[in-house]
Amino acid sequence: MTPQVLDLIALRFKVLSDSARLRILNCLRYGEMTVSELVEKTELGQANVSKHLQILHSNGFVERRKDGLFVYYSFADESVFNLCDIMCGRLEAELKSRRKLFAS
Amino acid sequence: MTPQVLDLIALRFKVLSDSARLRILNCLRYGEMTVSELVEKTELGQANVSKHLQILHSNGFVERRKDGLFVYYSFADESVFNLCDIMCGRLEAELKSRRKLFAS
DNA sequence: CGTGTGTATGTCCGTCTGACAATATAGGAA
DNA sequence: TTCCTATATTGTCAGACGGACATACACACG
Repeated sequence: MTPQVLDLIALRFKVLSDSARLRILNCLRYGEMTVSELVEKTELGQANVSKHLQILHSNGFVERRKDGLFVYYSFADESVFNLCDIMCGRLEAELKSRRKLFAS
Repeated sequence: MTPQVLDLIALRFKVLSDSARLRILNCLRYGEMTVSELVEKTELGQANVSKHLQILHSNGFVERRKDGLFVYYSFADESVFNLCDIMCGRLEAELKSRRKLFAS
């Protein structure tokens, strides 16, 4: 693990470290969506959704497909789910240990 | 996946989105270390190492063990390795696709 | 007690990031 | 062409983050 590789990994984690981007990814979980649909679902501004989508796209998390006026975004990789699942596991484990503290 | 849970996950990813913290975690990969040792290995300032360690500790990534003057830090959970491994897999896949682009 | 060492904390500053608004671009319809 | 819609881009501003430095705290030793 060279420092350069760690820098690249840190950049990838940074992409996932934003609540708005996770909400967008969560919306795409079950299929592709247009920007307008994402704006509606996430209740974010249109400009912000576009910006976050560009960040997600340039880092290989989502794919673009243009059809007329609309642009459809979809998942590029399933590994994001694994990452979130592990994080969820960590959260659950922490909640458990907190409950243990309260119980004792 | 409620927005609240996504916020918590984003916070966890944010902890891992810093190069210095990843370097610290990488140093702890094969056993516990004191703050001084981490300062030496990572070539970061002592105050910054302490600050990063506090962030890692308060988010459940590392554990503390005090022995006299020294404080030993170690991994709290192996799941961090899984997270980094998945990210590394993503990086490798991306490099492969780039090479394909150059080859075609 | 005082001194020295290891660790933690507080403060300042430069930098970066996200939200928002305005504007620009692209493409379909009249 | 002109108008309208969907998406992208830009500028600005406020807030957050990391690094450097100084300082405070904890503990061992004489």
